[in-house]
Amino acid sequence: MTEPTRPMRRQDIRRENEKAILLAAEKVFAEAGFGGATMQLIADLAGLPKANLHYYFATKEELYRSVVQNIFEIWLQAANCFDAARGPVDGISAYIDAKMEISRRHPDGSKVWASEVMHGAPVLQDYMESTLREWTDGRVEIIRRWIEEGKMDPVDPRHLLYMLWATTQHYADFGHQIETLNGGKSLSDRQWREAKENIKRVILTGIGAQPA
Amino acid sequence: MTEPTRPMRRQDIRRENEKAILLAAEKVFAEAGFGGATMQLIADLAGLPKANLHYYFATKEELYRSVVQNIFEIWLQAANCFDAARGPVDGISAYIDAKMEISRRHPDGSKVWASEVMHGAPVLQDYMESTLREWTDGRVEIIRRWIEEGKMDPVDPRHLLYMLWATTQHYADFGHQIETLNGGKSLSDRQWREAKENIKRVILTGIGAQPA
DNA sequence: GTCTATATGTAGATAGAC
DNA sequence: GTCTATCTACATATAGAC
Repeated sequence: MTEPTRPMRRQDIRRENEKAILLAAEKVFAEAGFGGATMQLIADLAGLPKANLHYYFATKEELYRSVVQNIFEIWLQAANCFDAARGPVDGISAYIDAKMEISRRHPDGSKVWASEVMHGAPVLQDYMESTLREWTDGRVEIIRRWIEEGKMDPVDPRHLLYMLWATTQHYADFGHQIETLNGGKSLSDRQWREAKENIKRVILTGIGAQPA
Repeated sequence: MTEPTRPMRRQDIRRENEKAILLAAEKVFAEAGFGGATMQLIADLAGLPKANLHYYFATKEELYRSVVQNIFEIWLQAANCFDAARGPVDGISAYIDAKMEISRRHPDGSKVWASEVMHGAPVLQDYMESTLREWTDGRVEIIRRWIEEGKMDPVDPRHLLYMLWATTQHYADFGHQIETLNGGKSLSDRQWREAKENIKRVILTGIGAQPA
């Protein structure tokens, strides 16, 4: 005998279904790319008839756009730790931690984002030219100030940011390669920690920002 | 009046056409992904009727496989500079130079390779488990020796390799993002040089392998 | 070895009963 | 809001004349 639960309101149904669809879509887009993904696959994974996808997201492209925007938001949020910091050691450490956490917890989203950029950002070009550019310019300014204050060596801020993005994203985007070289096993807690510490150590030492 | 040229032999025709097809395919696969690429697009870019593609490469998958293998070969060749080196400064510098040159000269190939790995290496899994693993193990051994000989700090060799791959590949795979942040212009000679020098400096300093 | 025409499958998207 | 049946377009791949 199941206790009768309060019937879901339309809003609830919509929210739950959209969430399930977005989650499934992220996985399928990550594994197959935009062109290789099919609405049928996504529907099956979400446990819904294919026609329902079109009820919630009119077109495949609209669904894809939602997935990409979601991960982009997460990506930007990782910036907060960067801003509050008083120096490169705090700021860059926290940023690497945050980005590595994203690589670990949202590997599919990271791959979709990487794929979007690799193919010329067909749907997020406007974001890149506005939000991302502003974010980047702000961080460049912060790094420049740190250099002026003698808190780190005079390293080109942009190339340093690219380095941070590259090294952290790599663990998501090339996760399969890393797993294969790890004997086919995914990285353990310990190995993730080592990866993070390694990146921090090499980069912080490399820019002359030694931990106190 | 055109001078009558010696008629091409069958072999020549085959070689030329295959080359044109592979070049076009690399570009289309890079831009659209495997699923998004169409034989029609590749044929148009190669300047051949679509049916001819199937004459040279029976299936889309076979054509794709050839493209991926090509770039993988180039990728592996960059390893040579690494081996001959007497220490981390020489070896890692040369490797970064070689990989950055690949990112610059073969951005499409790099993207195809990245895409292949991101999607779980459906066609190159066997290579990754044999050739790539052996290559990696060999390089890990070299780095370990350098550490023992006191030529660099005790950094985890695997994570160091990932860092080298990530930072150099990034300039190809995320080239569009970098261009957008560069005001929509592709990097100049000078900027490429700066990028290379920056990576070398941060990493070599970071692992305690200072140039003499 | 080349190329037009076409066979065959499957994708995205929709109609319309429930 | 759900789901079956179906439309339409286009992709891969091939047949067969040249």
